[in-house]
Amino acid sequence: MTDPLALVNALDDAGYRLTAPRRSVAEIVAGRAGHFTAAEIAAEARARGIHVGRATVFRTLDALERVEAVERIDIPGGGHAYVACEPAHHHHVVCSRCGRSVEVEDGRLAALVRSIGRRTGYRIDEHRLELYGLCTACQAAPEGSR
Amino acid sequence: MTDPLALVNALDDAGYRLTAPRRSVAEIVAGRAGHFTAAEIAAEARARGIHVGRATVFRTLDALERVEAVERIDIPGGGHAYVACEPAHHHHVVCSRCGRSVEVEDGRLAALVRSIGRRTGYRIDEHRLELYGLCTACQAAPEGSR
DNA sequence: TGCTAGATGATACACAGTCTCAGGTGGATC
DNA sequence: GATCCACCTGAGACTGTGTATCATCTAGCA
Ligand SMILES: [Zn+2]
Ligand SMILES: [Zn+2]
Ligand SMILES: [Zn+2]
Ligand SMILES: [Zn+2]
Repeated sequence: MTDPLALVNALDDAGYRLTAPRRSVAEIVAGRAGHFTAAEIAAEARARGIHVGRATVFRTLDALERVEAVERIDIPGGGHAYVACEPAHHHHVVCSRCGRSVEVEDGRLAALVRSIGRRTGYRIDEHRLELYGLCTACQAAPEGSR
Repeated sequence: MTDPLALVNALDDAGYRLTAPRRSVAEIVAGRAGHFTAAEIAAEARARGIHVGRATVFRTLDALERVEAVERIDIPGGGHAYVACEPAHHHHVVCSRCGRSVEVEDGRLAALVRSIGRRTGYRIDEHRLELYGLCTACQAAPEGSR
């Protein structure tokens, strides 16, 4: 749950035009607690009776990512999802049942990455760490329930 | 560059049948230095005049992954690739120019992951760390060259 | 109130990956 | 070696994600 305005402003500040479709996508994105896929956003828009082209959803999520208001992560199994989140570099712990995600700071990982670079001789430009498991709520919930 | 026999044996040990298509895929996979995609394997088979259905390439890579002879990684930008590698849990440093990859041990990361689990309350079941950069050879090579 | 670069949606497209199903084959058994 | 069947295969259809194209529209500025 984020402030829709924060997303819209981020786009504005970066020089993107504030159009109706972008506002709609921003609002839907802001209303999401965990991660979400492009398809989910498109579906919710449709369900709410808002008409936004599929391509525009992708383009807007792209823009939001470039503005660092949203981050794209890889789902185990092969898909992709987005999470609304803070601009500083960090990583996510994603609940594999309900999708709720928490951000974790990079801190000690940065040091680890540097040391790997030193050891392997690679100049490491990019790294991605993603953690999957069960959030506290889902651990407490009975096995089969959804 | 791996021993094709190691891959074939891994399948055999796990109870998979040793068929001609599987041997072919194993051989092509074994001949690869860095990472590779399913499409690349299919293309190389075709180029060599070996007939292997596209579906079978996917199925065999799947089997090889299940047997832990190969690992599937996420490429920045959205695709997927595989790397032939050791069965123990570890991660990869992948050269974003030439694709050559090096394995790095999990070691200190495991501890970091545990501490993240403790801090967030999540029961972390799975984690993926992928590192991208330039290998020593590609750092040395002139800027635009391939 | 124009004007125009930038944005939109429809549609077509490219591509990865999965599924189905009729036919083929490894390898165990005799 | 011949038999047999569970497992495997290739062809091709299908699904889903993401991108490209292009005629049309519009935000934001003068
Ligand atoms: Zn984030
Ligand atoms: Zn959960
Ligand atoms: Zn590996
Ligand atoms: Zn390289």
